[in-house]
Formats: sequence, C-alpha cells, structure tokens
Amino acid sequence: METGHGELVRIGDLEIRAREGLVLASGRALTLSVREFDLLVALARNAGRIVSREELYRLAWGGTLRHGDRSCDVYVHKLRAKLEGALPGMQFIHTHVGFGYRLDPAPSHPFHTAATGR
Amino acid sequence: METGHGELVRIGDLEIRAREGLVLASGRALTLSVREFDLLVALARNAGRIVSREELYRLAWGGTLRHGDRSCDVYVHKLRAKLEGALPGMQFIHTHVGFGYRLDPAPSHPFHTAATGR
DNA sequence: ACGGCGCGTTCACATCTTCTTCACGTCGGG
DNA sequence: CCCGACGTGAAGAAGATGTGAACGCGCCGT
Repeated sequence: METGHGELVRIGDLEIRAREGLVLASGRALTLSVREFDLLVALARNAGRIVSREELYRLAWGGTLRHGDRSCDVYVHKLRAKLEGALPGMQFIHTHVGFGYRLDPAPSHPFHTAATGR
Repeated sequence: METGHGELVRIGDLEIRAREGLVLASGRALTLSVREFDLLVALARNAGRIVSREELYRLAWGGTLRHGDRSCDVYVHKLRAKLEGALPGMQFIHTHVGFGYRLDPAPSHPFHTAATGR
C-alpha cells in the first residue's frame, strides 16, 4: 500500500495523517474516535492560531454550534487526556478564555515567565 | 467589545491579530483576557498617540466612562504586567498624567529624552 | 434476540478566571 | 498641608471552562 503524501501534518511529536485518519505520537499510533480525530485535525490545520468554539464545531461537527452546547469542551478534554497519555509533559491544546482553543506544542511545566500573573 | 476586524498590527515585538484575539510577543503567544486584549487593541490602533481614558473606555468597553470608574487604570496595570512579563526591559504603555495613555515601544531604561524619537 | 461495548451527547457540579469595586499608598502641584 | 491623579493589591460576585457520570444508540459476536 502506498503511504500517499496526501495530508500529513506535523505538530511537535504528533504526526497527523488526515487522509488515513491516523495519528502517530512519537511514532506510536493513537486510538481516537472519529470526533476526537476531526477535532484534532481542525485544530492542527489552524495550529498556532486561536480557533473559536463556533469555528471548531463547524469544522469538526459540521453545523452551527448551538447555544449552551458543550461538546467542544468535552472533546477537547478527551483529546487532551489521550495526548497527555501519549506524550506526557507536553501541552498541545491551550485555552484562551473568551476566545477559544489553540494547538501548539509546549512543555507542560514551563517556566513562570509571562502569562500567569496571579 | 468588538474583536473582529481582519487586522494584523505590529508594535515593536508585538504582533496583534485583532481578528483572532491573539497577541504574539516575539513570536510567543500571550494569554490575555478579553478586556485586556480589547484594551491593547484600542491602544494599538492609536499607537504613538495619547488616548484619553474616556476614549479608551469607549473603544475597549463600549460605553461611557462613569465618573470615578478606575477600570481603565486597573486594566492598564494588568496589561503592563503581562507585557513586562513577556518582554522584559520594554515599556509599551506610557502614562500622560491628566491626559491618558500612549502605546509606544521603548526600552524601560532611565533614558527619557524629550519624546520617544518620532 | 441478547448482552457487552464504544461512542457521542447532555448533565450536574467542581474549579478556575475574569471583572468590578474598594482601600490604601505614592507623587507632585498649589 | 491638602488634594487630585495614578499605581497596586485584594475581595467578592459573575462567568467560563474542566471533569466525571448517566443515558441512549448502533454495532458486533454469540
């Protein structure tokens, strides 16, 4: 079988093969459900950018996010859990309160430089 | 307030993506709250100019600044803290007593000649 | 047909953030 | 010395997000 060069996105140690519906974490395959996969792809295609829940819902679910629907949050949680399980110490999905989520690989226990001013 | 204009503003090492709600400091993403972000955008769109609190409030909060309301001051403080944390040694928000605030990148050193050259 | 399962959705509650407002400290001018 | 303007930290309420669990559903092997 050919491994087509179709769509292959690399985010840190993640290798996402959109065509095949496969995700490799440091070479080892992850087991994601369809929703989890679509959500990851949606985020990956906008890596580094903040994607609003509305946009995410449109991209991964296809439709309009209804007011009060928390599906995105729930799935971001599931996805985070699997990514954390596969690549401990790495944080991929960042929350931007009031804006949305952003995919960007970073060590979890960072240095306390900027953001946290509490 | 508004957060949606397809703009990309650059102020020194800051890259503000108004549409996205994202701010990059030397390439690294900052974590700002909606208000902090709107305030920064308001200042950035008037970079180099002094913006009165009334104007700032109108731009970032959307409404009229009530007498005695210190929200602007408080948020300028929060914003300064995060900017300082992200880009130490740089001063972006300058206070003009009795007039307002002005956004302009400058080394936060004791130098303070006439104006920030321009 | 039956029972077990994985999946997606929705709840209810736990936590964390954000916003506003207050209180007090500092500085400089009159 | 008094006062207005601004800096700064904190308290409380409101709002946003994190999280575990219950439910219903379709699929699959038996």
